[in-house]
Formats: sequence, structure tokens, C-alpha cells
Amino acid sequence: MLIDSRVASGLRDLTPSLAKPRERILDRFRQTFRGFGFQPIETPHIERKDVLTGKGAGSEEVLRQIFDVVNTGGTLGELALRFDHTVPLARFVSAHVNEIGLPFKRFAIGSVFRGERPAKGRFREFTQCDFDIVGSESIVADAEIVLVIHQALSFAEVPRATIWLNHRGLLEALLDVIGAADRGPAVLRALDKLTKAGRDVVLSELTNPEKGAGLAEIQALKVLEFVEQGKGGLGVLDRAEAVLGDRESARAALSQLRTVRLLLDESGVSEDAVQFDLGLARGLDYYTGIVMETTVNGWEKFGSISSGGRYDNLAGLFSARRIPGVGASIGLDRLIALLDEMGQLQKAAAHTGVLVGQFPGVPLEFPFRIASRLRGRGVQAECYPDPIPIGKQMAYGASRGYRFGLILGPDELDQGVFHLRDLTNRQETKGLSLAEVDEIVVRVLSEDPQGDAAAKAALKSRS
RNA sequence: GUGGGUGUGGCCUAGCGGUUAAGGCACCAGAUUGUGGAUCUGGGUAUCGCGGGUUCGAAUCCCGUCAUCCACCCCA
Repeated sequence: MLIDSRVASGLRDLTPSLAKPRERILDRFRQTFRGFGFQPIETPHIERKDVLTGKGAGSEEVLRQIFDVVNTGGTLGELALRFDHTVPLARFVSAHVNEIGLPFKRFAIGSVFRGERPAKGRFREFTQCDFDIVGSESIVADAEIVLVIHQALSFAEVPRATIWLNHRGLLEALLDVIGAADRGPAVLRALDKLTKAGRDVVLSELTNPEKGAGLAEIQALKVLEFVEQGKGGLGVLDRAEAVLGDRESARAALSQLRTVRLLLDESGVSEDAVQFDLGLARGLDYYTGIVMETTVNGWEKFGSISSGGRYDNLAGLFSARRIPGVGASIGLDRLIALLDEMGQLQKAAAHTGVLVGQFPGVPLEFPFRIASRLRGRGVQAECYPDPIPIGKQMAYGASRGYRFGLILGPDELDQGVFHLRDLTNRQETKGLSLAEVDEIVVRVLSEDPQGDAAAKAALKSRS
């Protein structure tokens, strides 16, 4: 009986068509993080379960979705797969404050695991790219986190994303104004549906006393009115101020949001790339200041590809010392799924390197040596392993994204004269010495590292 | 975790109770041991998701299960 080769629900294999662009995006994220002075850290994929589910860290939802890890003979409930990077960060900071020093900026990229029902862009194992600034309460840190999201996505060529900002202080003040301070979570949950479900659903949920927030209709309408006019640029903050201006928490929140906008202006971030959304509710359970979420314009239904915010007391579970922080996470797999859906993933196809083909009868060390020589000059090079018909070897090279084909046969071996074929346009330069091959390959690949120009030209000449 | 839809080769689909499961794309081989995406020729690569049941007979009907999609829940 053969064993089923499929992976379990919500997990997947990535073939090169997804894994290659994924690597490329990941490289660009890393470069961005390093450019802002974030340092890499690693924590285990498996943590003690009490670390992950301790009070505060472990909402009901976390408990429902967490994966237990049990080795044979081990104790059930002792270990679990990490659910996000934030709780491990809290533990990490508590354990190592004295060696890392504060403020501490770190990034962490890796799989997290959630026992959710999978859907489009939702998996049970997925990669989160987290970056956090720990140990600073400065608004500069908040602004920098927003800027990093923006820069990382731009650098990775994600089209037309909008980062939405809100502040916990504003919603607190609003609830206070309408006299429903204790209904916070239910109100937030209802508001969150505004984009998806529409006004009527939200209104009924706000007023429903059993399943919803149980507000009076007049309260509910006020909440709706506040949120509905609250999406856009700085004008949103002015309108919020008119309603909530006399509350201290609102004043502080508005001032912080305005400062963030100012700092982003200084960094050349356009007005529409970062906007305010007074209805942004997600994550408010554990965030204490600014909160943020990112969607790609026109693909809002796909969900957020990045979210984050400020938390006052990150390490509170593990240490008496109060350590504030602000950070965000980019959901790499959802981003890839979204780009794939948008048809934006093909761009990543690179034409680089040399495929070394061989004829039967040449000693096997000949192509092996030539490929090594090219690699020694920093060029990706691969020998085709078998002396099959040379056309097949060239087809292999072309379909694998090689820029050049170099054929090694008896003539080359005897006379030291080579033909270099450009696989993107089928042009062949004949009669080259080995030194000339090196020179051309290195020059062309450095002039056009992704092979975009060559590939485009090849496409044009064919059509 | 709740409700519903769908599972046929690598991908998309036809077949919807009756001989050896059909087609397109892709793939492989040959025409073509010195040159690839074109052309021609040949090839089916399938436990019809899996298990059980009904039936003389099941890809087709029923049940279970797994996977997947949609809505809810929640989130990246």
C-alpha cells in the first residue's frame, strides 16, 4: 500500500515558481530591516506551552488554535508550536535584557503555526516577518515601524498598498463619550465588520443585547457616524478632535498620530500610502497605543498583509521590569498568495548564469572544470549531467532561467574555441577563447543582472 | 469550531448506472549525437481523493472520511 503524498490541511509544498519569488521578496525585506538597524534573532519553533498561553498572552482564540507538541513518552500540554513571534520576543527580551541592552531593535522571520480552518491566503503554517523596537516610548519608534512596512513593501515591488492607522486612545475616548466604556470588545468586533458586512449588519450587532454590544440605538448611531467619516488623511483627525477633543486620551492619541504623519512626510511617504481609519479595530485587545494594518488597494477583501501596533508592557508576563515596545509583522505567505492572485509574481523570473552542455565522448572533468571556473568568477553555472541531445540541454537551460548556454564538445576540447549562446534571444557568438567567454558573461550579467532587458527584447523579436 | 459547495492523469475539463474512462494544455519519445519555446509523428503518464454500502454492473447513487473552496469565527 502506497502512502498518500499529499500534505495535511492548511500546509503546502512550495514549488520553485512560488519559492523563487518568495526568496526574492524575503531578501528585500531583510535588506530593509537591516537598513534601519534591526538585528536578526532566532527563537525556537517549539516553546513551553505556558509561555505561549500564559495569562494575557493566551486569549481563548489562542488556546483553540494552538498546536500541542508531544514526543513519545512526553507530557501532553508541556510544549507547543509557536503561534506568533511577539510572545517569544517577550520571553527573549526578559531572558536577555542585560546582554542586548535597550532600546533593542530586532527582526525575526520564520514559520508560525495556527490550527485554523484554512482559506485563500490563510494557512496553518505561515511565515511572519516581525520587526519590533523594544524599550522606547518615543513616537519616533512608532513612525519608524510604519515607515519600515512602507519601505519593505515598496522595495519588494508590492503595488499600491495602504497602511491604515488608528489609536486605541481614540476608541476609548469614543466609548467614554457615549457612556459605554465597558462594552469595548463587543463594539470593536462589530465595527470590524463594517467594510465586509456593511452598515446594517454592524448596526444590528451594536444594538443586539445578547450576541452584540447591547447599545441603545442612539449610542450605536453615534459610533457608526464617528467611524464612517473616519477614513482618509489628516482631515479625519480634525473631525475626531471635534467630537472627542476634550478627552485627555483622545488629545494624546491625536497628537501622536499627527506626529507620525509629520515624520512620514519628512521621509517622503505620500499622503495616500498611509491613511487613518477610525474604524480599525483589530488587535486592540492587546495593543495600547497606535495600531496599524495594511491592505493592497482594490484587494481589501483579501485581508491584511501586515499589522502591528504599540504595547505598553511587552515583558509583563515574564519580568517585573516594565518594557514598552512597538512593532509590526508582515505576513509573507499571504502576501505571496495575494501577488499570485493578482498575477504579479512572474516578474521575479531572472535570466542569469550559464548552463554548460556537453557532448558524448568529452571527458567528464572538462565541463566540470569550466563550470567551476565560471563560478569562481561569481557566475552561476551548472553542468548538464548527461550527454543527451544538445538541443534538450539548451531547452533545459532556457526553461530554468539560464541566460547563456555554453556547449562543450570535441572541437572545444581540441582547439580551445567556444560558442556562447544567449538563451533569451538565440544569438550565438562564435569562435571565442575561454577568457573572452568569461569577459562577455561577466559583463552582460552585471549590466543586466535580472536579464529583464534581454528577455523583453527576446519576447519582442518573437512576436 | 459551525453551515454549504466541490473532488476524474502534472493542470483544466467531458463522461452523471452498462463494452478497454474522452479531450485540450503540459509532459515524454522520435523526425534531428553540434544547438531549445515552431512543425510533424508517436506515447496516457488515471488506486475516477480514500474506505465502506446499494446493484447483475458504480467515476456516476448512498454513508463515512480526508482534502479543497465559499460564508461565519478569527487573523498574517
